[in-house]
Amino acid sequence: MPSTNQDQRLPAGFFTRDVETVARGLIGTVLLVDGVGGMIVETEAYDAGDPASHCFRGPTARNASMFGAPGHAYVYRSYGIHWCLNFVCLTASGVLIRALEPTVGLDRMAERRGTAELRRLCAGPGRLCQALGIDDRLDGHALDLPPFELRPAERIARVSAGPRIGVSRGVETPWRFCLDGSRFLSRPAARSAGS
DNA sequence: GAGGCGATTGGCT
DNA sequence: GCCAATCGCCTCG
Repeated sequence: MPSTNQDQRLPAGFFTRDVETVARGLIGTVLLVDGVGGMIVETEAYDAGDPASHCFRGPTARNASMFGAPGHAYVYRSYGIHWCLNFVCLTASGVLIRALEPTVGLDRMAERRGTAELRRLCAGPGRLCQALGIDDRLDGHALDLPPFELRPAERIARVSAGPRIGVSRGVETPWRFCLDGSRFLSRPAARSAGS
């Protein structure tokens, strides 16, 4: 029988590599929360010593999860309104999940988002958290335990790199990664950078 | 303690 | 394209 990624998991140690490698490697991975979600098509890397990172100025109550073990979630409130999901990697580095291609539980996501417009269900860090029902209850939660479920990419993804969105410092660092040609990005990809 | 600014989004000019 | 919403954290006094 041909195998699918239906019951596979990310390899142990996936999150204990440099954060840029993890951010790029997450493109094509399937993320589900309580069985609802889709394929990751856009990520950004942030590391310690990175002026754009919440960790740049050291630990606070908000970013405590980022200083914990790799392979856990860091969920923070953005602009006092939205939630944003990160995957914690080594030494206070992490990957912001910016967009999914919705594949599983479309009805549930549409209900939470208040729209059925597929293209915008999960196109943006705040939107995907709303669609998947993610809030601070999942801050610090292990990514290999329910309600999280992560499945490896089925194919090698073509990925482009470009500057991160919405940052005022570290603006040159090309640590935003997008699935080439995806219609589900939060914004168009930077012009043909990376591979 | 006060004022300003976000790893954003949706609605309106 | 511009702007408000809304709150935790930073800077400055």
